[in-house]
Amino acid sequence: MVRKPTRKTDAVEIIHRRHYRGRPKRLAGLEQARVSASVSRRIYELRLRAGMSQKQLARAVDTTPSTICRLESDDYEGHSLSMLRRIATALNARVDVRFIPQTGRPPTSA
Amino acid sequence: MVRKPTRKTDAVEIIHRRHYRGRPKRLAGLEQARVSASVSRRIYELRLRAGMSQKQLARAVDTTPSTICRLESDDYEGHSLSMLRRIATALNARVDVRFIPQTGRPPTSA
DNA sequence: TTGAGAGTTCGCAAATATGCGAATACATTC
DNA sequence: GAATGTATTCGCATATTTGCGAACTCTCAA
Repeated sequence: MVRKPTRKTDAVEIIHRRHYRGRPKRLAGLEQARVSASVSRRIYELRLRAGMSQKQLARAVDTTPSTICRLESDDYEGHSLSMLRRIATALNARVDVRFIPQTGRPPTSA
Repeated sequence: MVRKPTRKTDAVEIIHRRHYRGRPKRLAGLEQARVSASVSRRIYELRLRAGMSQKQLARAVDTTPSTICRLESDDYEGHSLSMLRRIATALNARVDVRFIPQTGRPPTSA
């Protein structure tokens, strides 16, 4: 995921300070990356929101840090729904998958 | 997917008539199954909405009808995002995956 | 400098999804 | 009944993801 910034809501801020305080390199890519959220990025954001390290999430999901890292890699496209569900469960969330028509009705608000 | 009903929008109606006209068994489970949409069901609905048979979709996705059938099976949980993307593309849509917090903010409207 | 924590990348074994044909069932039409 | 179109299930080969450790970078703190 090449370090990600936040600057979103206050909650995110707080958690971020917990892991990024005084770590310039990590605050680098900040502003960008809010657009076109890939699944990888969403996993990353969900994890940070929970204030967990890859290692912690790995334990919660019953896998290893390297696997979590792979799943958060921006160029990784091989996600399975079962893994997404495992992650969601560990982070007290649920996975929602939907097909959005390319043309026609406007995209879902939020 | 054990046959599914529709009775939703007019567009769906039209397409359904195309495949279900005079086929009682298929109109059986109708009313139900609108709730708790599984990924399998969403694939099924998307396909019907496009007015395609499993065979047709299989061709469009470059696979076989049996595979499509498996993906639409209600008890199938092994979906991959790559396959969902292939299906979405074939049906002129895109896949959106999101993690929804179990507690906290209300669910996304539509 | 040394040590610890977080993240990344590599390689390979193991688990799982896909690819695909064949056989089966059901409904419609002839 | 026979033929056609659609959907389902089974089995197996192939492809892909996950599981996992090792080695490496970078940052912060003694």
